[in-house]
Amino acid sequence: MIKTDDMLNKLNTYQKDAVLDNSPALLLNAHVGSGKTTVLIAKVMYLHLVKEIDLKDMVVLTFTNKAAEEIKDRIKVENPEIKEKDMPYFGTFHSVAAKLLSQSLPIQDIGYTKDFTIMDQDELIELANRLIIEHRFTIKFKNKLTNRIEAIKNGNKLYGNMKREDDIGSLWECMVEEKQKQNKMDFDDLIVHAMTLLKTGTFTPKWVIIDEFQDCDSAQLAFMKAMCGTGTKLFVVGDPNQIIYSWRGSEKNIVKTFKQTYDAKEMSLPINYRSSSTILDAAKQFLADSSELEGVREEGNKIVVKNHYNPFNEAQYLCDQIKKLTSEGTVSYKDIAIFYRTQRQSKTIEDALTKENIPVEVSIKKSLKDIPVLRWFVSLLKASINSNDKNNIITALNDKGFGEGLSFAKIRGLFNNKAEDSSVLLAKIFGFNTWFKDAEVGNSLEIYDYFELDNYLSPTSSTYLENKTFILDFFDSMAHFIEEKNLSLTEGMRDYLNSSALYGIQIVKDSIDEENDSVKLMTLHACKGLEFNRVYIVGANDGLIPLRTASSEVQEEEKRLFFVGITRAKDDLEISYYTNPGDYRVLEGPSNFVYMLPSHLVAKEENEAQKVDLQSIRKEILANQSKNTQSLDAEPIKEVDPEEQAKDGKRVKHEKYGEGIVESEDEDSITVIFDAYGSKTFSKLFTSLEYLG
DNA sequence: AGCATGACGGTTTTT
DNA sequence: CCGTCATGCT
Repeated sequence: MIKTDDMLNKLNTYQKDAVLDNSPALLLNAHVGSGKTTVLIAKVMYLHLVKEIDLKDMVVLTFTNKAAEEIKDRIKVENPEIKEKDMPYFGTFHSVAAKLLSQSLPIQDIGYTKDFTIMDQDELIELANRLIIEHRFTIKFKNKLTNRIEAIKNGNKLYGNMKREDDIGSLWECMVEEKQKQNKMDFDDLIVHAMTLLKTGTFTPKWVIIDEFQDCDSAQLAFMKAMCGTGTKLFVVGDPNQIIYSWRGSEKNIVKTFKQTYDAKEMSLPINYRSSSTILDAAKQFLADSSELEGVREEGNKIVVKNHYNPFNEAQYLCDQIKKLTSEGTVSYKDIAIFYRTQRQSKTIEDALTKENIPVEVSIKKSLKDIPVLRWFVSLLKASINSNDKNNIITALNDKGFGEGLSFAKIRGLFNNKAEDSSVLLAKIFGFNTWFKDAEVGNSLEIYDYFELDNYLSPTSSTYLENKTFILDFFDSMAHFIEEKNLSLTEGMRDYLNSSALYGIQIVKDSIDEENDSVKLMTLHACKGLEFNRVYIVGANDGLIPLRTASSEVQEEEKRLFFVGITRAKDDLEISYYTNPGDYRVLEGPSNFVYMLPSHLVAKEENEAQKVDLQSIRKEILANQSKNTQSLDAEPIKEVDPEEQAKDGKRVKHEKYGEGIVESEDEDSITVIFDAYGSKTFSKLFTSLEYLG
């Protein structure tokens, strides 16, 4: 018990109260940086050690594999006697649903067998396209098929400006039927089917614990409800201020619904240990209700707000800044993170940092379809272990780059057993299970030989070695997986193929390693859950932060997204915007969000060198070198009519631009025509103008 | 068939 | 703001 006491003593009173609480349903509002994961783990350990609840009677649900792994790893560190197999129901919603379906639920009742396989988004679309051809369905907006299938799941047959229905309804019916026939489930099916079967009450854990509860959708809530028996207790943790995925379908009023349905007790973790009070106070401006959030840290440095001419200039500035900071020895690369709103903004920054030899990691999601050979090979394996999987059989045979590259007509002939059509590869697919059982395969490399893969990877092609390496790495990764889970090769391979749909194949490195000493680049969405000493948020222009969106509800979400970004910073935060974004969707100058930062927390740094567009100068020099063309004229100085000067505006003086008159002025900005320079617009927040009598 | 018009999505991403 | 698509008119 000493261990538990030690653990509890490290907690503050709010955290301890949440751990010790024994209500049937508890909703914990875990504010940003308040030690949410620590409390969740302490709760599990407390229930396990003090309340003597078996870990197998706990279901711990997360949204991402990363979060699930972190929880399990930290529990294993807390108590090294606990092994992976002791926590069978700790995982993502989807992986726990999949496990229940394949192990404990009466899956035959819904026309599946327990060795079903999981299909990812790409496979689902592939199936749809195939059925459209086969049944000659008419589908409008076919280039937006993914969106349309997403819509039909919610019963929406119309899309865009359609007035009349097409065959999308029949297509969907066909797909549902086909999925069952092929013994395959998509990600949504896992939750829905598990929920349906859980209602029979075959599985009722003592505790259900949910992380990031604010991101739950109604299907996930129903899944949770379905596994609740009479004695089941609920502990859900979330932060309503960090709802940034509602566009993905998370239920808006999920917290309210939960409170009402279960008459839940509500508690809070209000204390933020992460950020300086300056950063936290600034972040609070973006919350609808910040009354509970409390900081404990010192004031710290002011937030720097800077302007740059365009993204290219900004990238150069970031390079200089990072080099300066790291050369002093007090800051290392891994302390620094750069956040942006859209993926397409990453390229400019990544290129600039790479050119200056600054180590950098960019968080970009890669999937199987980025590596054609694996896409083909996984189809081949899936078809081989599940001979009902007609779809993957077709994919494996039809692929243009690998395999036999058969036409649809020929494949149709094969299925109809036409004598003149034959395929060695199809024979291998159908023969796989028998061979696999009889051959007592000890090494996954034997699979390579069985398929005589060398024949299908075109050994003469320039990418042959690369492709072969991908497949060998795949086998390596699979062998590692099977060994870790202590499974037989037959069982292990099916599990691996299913989990690769769930986890993304391990050898496709899709996440960044926080421990590596490199500067981290990511979107504001991807930064959730992380923290850095020094954070740069770039592109705080209207059209990016916030993104230009119609409804005010979405605007609120943009604020929360900015809040999430700001609160990642522990000590230093710098926010920048472009004066010449060079993108029609992005307005010049700081966005509203920049004006929302209280001026006493901000150190404005107006960058005067911003008049120079580095990128065009560089282009110009290059052009001159090669073609010796004439350089562009400088921007012409706007002439000022002396008549107007007398009538209009006040006369002002700027420390750099000299004297001029105010041309126009609104809430946010002021435009001055300077005698020597011409017209220039300033943001009021950052400009000091001296008014002359 | 061919053209004009109007409407809408775009962006974020996990399993 | 611009490209794409459905739709309706000639």
